Amino acid sequence: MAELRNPDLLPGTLYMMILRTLNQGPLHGYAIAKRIEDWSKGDLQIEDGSLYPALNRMLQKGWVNAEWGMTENKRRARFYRLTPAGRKRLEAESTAFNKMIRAIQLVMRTS
Amino acid sequence: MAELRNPDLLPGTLYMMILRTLNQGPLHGYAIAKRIEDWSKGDLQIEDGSLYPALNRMLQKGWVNAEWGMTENKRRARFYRLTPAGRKRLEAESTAFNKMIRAIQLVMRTS
DNA sequence: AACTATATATAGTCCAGAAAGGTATTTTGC
DNA sequence: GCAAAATACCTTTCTGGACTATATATAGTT
Repeated sequence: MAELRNPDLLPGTLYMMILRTLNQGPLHGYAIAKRIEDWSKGDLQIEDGSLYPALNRMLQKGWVNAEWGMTENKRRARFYRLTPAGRKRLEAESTAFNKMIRAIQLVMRTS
Repeated sequence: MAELRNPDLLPGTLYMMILRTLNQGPLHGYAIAKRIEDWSKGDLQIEDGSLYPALNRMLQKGWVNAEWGMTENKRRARFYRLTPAGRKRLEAESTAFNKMIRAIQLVMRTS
């Protein structure tokens, strides 16, 4: 029997969820991951080997910007903030996602 | 402004949808694609450069088997049929998918 | 002193999906 | 009769995203 790939995430949804968490206000990377895990009641695990590269790509795309600061616990951390382009992108991605899900559910439910 | 990637599919859902269409009975590749496009009211487009490689991977994984035959239109075509393993896989994938979607929606909807 | 949690980063790997090219036959339109 | 569209398949190549593994560092706890 072939091995089951077991992705933690549905590929293509990480940007959207990161953008979503940042829509509340700036966060550092670790907190983004925690928040997604938290909000999903632990069902979604964000590997840091997925998170940080994604954040860097998002910086390059101009969806977020970043500055170093301190957490409540007095640790240095990099805080990411949505740009206007990022906010637009969040809109676009969630609209597209919802449409996609509805289409998939049509396929899966059609008898 | 960075280019928008515009995927036809949500990555990771193609196997599941193919398996779903075959759950009704054997189909050839072209018909699988047509059926998915049809059921999704045209929202999902299956590129044949995605479809045929996917079908071959599914053959290797033992989820489907295939034999050559004739369509209603008297064209030669390769008909794919779900194996028991494929049926199990369909179950597993759709359960996991539904769970994943619920988790993502929690993240996207949480205020 | 050791361990856990917090915090970031990168190098390397793997795989699915898309793009782009090709073959061949049947039906439809002019 | 001929061109075009639709039907049907296949393969090679590219790319990007997610995962693994590894590394660094500090704060707080035991």
